Amino acid sequence: MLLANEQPVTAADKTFILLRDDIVEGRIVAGSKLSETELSTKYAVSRAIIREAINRLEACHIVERKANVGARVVALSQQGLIELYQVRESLEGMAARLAAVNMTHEEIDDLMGLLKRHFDEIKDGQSYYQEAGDVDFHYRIILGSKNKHLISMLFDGIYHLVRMYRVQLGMAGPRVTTAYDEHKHIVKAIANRDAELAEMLMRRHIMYSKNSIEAKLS
Amino acid sequence: MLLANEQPVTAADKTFILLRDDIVEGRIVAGSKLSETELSTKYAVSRAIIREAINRLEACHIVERKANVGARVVALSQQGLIELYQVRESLEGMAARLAAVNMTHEEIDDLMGLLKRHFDEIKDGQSYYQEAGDVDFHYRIILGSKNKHLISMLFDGIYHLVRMYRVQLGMAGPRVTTAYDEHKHIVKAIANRDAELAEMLMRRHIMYSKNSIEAKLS
DNA sequence: TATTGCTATATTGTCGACATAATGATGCTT
DNA sequence: AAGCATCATTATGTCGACAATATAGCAATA
Repeated sequence: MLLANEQPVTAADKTFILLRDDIVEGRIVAGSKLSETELSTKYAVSRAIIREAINRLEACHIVERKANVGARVVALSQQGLIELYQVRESLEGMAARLAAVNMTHEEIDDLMGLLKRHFDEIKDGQSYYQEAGDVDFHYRIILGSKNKHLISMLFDGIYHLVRMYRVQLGMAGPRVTTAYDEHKHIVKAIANRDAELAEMLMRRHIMYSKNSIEAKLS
Repeated sequence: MLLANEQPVTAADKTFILLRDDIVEGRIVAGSKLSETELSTKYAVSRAIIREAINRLEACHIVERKANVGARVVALSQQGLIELYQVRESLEGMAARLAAVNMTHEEIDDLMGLLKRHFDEIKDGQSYYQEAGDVDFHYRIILGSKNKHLISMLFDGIYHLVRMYRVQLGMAGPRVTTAYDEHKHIVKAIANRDAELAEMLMRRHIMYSKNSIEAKLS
């Protein structure tokens, strides 16, 4: 699935996305230094383009930069993952709360349809659910919040980092069936326009997910 | 009071801060277009510097940019304010929750001292409390969360926007004494290490603040 | 008169070169 | 031999110029 509706138009846009994906997918290792000149030859653009891309990556917290020294890809740590999920719990909880108020009936119906497709896939034993389906589910609810800041923070910022942890610490894996039930209850709360419950269930859902990942790391 | 410990070293840093403050304080009007050449003469730097500053402002959601067209200062709207406070409620609620767990005893003592000074100032009828004191109070709790993402999102992003709304829609004003009581209870919850209550109280506190501002706008 | 296509202009996007600060090596001093 | 100062090198920061794109104005046509 394609992230947000970001259609790169300028060279800086394209380079930003290329570089970001190379980092998130681990082709550029976490913690490594980003040399502007090196990258400019690698991606065949001028240093100015690379600088703009790096600046944007810094805003996403994917790289850290020190003045007159350079930029490094962030290092992954258990502490970092925990902090990330704390923010996710907070923001996505609020997203679910707002979605319960702001989603249209059609959007809710679509969400239910998505859930049903997931159910069928699970029955058939397909378990690529986690990566694509789970993300898709969360996306719709976040969009359903209709809150620009929330949407941007999660899509442009948090989610790429989450993905980076997922890919590089290698966590496809289970929690599929239980996650499905949690999703179902969240949708039900949203359909009932129960904002309070929707937020609570979403927060629990993300907490469980965090705990599951943490368990694997230990 | 000075925002975070940002000490600009490069020219782009300085220009970024200058430009940001000019926008936040309303010296550059909301919704207006930002011409790169114009700004580069105004701030006496090259266009590259201005471009970098604008890029950073875009990351803060203070300006919006369209490719090959240019950047505009965001427009202020009641809807925008509401969305901003929804995010604030979410993030600062989580910050209070984490602060209840992660703040040291010394930090909590300091926070109590700050609260006491505020109390004395209120008694003396000084009411610059709102601007400086309130911000300071919230800052300490956010820092107390010890969560890098949370801190960065609020300090580098949300707070400048909140300030922009405060300044430009002209809301110094009351809610001082009631806010003081709310602050007191939040600190008490943190001191008792009651994370759940701290979060709830902080969320209510921000909701009340939002309601108060909304009432003024109508 | 409204609309469409072209052109001129102004603004943004991109580039290569120069300025400046950090880093590591080299040699000197104690 | 260890530590410090100096210098060369390398990378980042900054700049002005050129290229590409959007916008406004004008003219021509239906």
